[in-house]
Amino acid sequence: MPRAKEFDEAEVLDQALELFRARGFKHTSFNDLVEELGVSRQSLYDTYGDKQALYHAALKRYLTRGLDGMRRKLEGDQPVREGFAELFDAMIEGQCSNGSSGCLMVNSMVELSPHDPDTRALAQEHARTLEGLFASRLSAAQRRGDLAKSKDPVALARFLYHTLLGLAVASRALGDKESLRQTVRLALQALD
Amino acid sequence: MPRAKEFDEAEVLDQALELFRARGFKHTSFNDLVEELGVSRQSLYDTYGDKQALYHAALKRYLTRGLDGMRRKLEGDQPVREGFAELFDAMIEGQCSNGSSGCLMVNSMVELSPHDPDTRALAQEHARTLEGLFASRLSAAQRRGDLAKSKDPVALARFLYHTLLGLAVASRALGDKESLRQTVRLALQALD
DNA sequence: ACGTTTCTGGAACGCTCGTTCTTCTACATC
DNA sequence: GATGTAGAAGAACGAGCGTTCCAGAAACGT
Repeated sequence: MPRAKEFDEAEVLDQALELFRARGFKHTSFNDLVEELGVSRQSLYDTYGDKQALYHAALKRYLTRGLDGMRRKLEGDQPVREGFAELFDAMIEGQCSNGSSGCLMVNSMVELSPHDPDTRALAQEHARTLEGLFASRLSAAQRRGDLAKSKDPVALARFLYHTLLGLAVASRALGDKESLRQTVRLALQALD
Repeated sequence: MPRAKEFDEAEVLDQALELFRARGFKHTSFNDLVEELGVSRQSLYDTYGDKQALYHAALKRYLTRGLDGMRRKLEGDQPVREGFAELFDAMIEGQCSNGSSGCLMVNSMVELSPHDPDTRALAQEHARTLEGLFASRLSAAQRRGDLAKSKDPVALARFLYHTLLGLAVASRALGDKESLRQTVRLALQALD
């Protein structure tokens, strides 16, 4: 039987994720990964495949974790407005605090989407999923009288999703939390 | 006296700009530039300096040109809402049509801002300038009764700027013009 | 026509990249 | 304890990077 791994596969993946998130794909060399993860080159290749596979594994992990978090914020029977407020706040907190790394999906959309079909497909699927999630919660709110019937849930969902993208960029490059919170407040007025 | 340049300095800069915009800084090699601009390596170095200097020159050119365009859209005495609608429409058109390259400033914010102080400074200055421009037009609109006095022009300006960032990302990675236009419509309701 | 200057094309440099190979060590099972 | 698997450390590889150097051609002012 094989010798046991001396590192936690998921934990190291998370560390790689943070590196990629902070520096991007191209700006993170394999040497960086080896040095900062404390795992040997060979082990990284054996465990995750090449650099691109490692990146995509990290991205997928990031997406499912983020999606779970968002679902949780929206699932209670609180007013939709509060749910989205919490969601946006958590997102601002998570993206500004970590050394202003922004959102790995948004970073990937900008850096890789145009010339990496896999990333592009992942981005489009994620967009659809997120817009779908938002729209379904908005529709539910409409049914229970928490949102005016005159609103278009799909359009609103898209709008909120696009706002999310903008905040991710601003948090990475400008990093002024207070401005972002102000924008969230204004964006959520679209629900009133 | 020296031999005259055989290429138009500004025109080649524009071509470089488009390459950088489509592929990003790291993903555009100097060989790419030499081959696709049709200018010899040496001439590029002599004229613009190294790769980074060329990138920054292109970015600055892009920024001033974009800023001029925006000022023009907002300067008439039409209702602010229409001014911003035109501005956003032009932006969607310009960023989706060009092979979905997005906005060079936004791309730079994501790819370079975190580890290039010059780009970061440029991004922050650009954000301030744009927010300032938006806010001043909104204030003017308030004075002539075109915008409710209850609105906060600065907060609104930030909101619109953040929306712009989001649209740039979406146009680069998703590229569905109709969704973007829908979002613009919703965002502009913040002025009502 | 000359000489100077810049152009062009391509070879060359040193470096870093992602990836593979090699050698050796550590452990769990038989 | 022998065996087999997978671990770690690092040398090695070819390719590509940004950049510089060089030789020859081309255009201008004198």
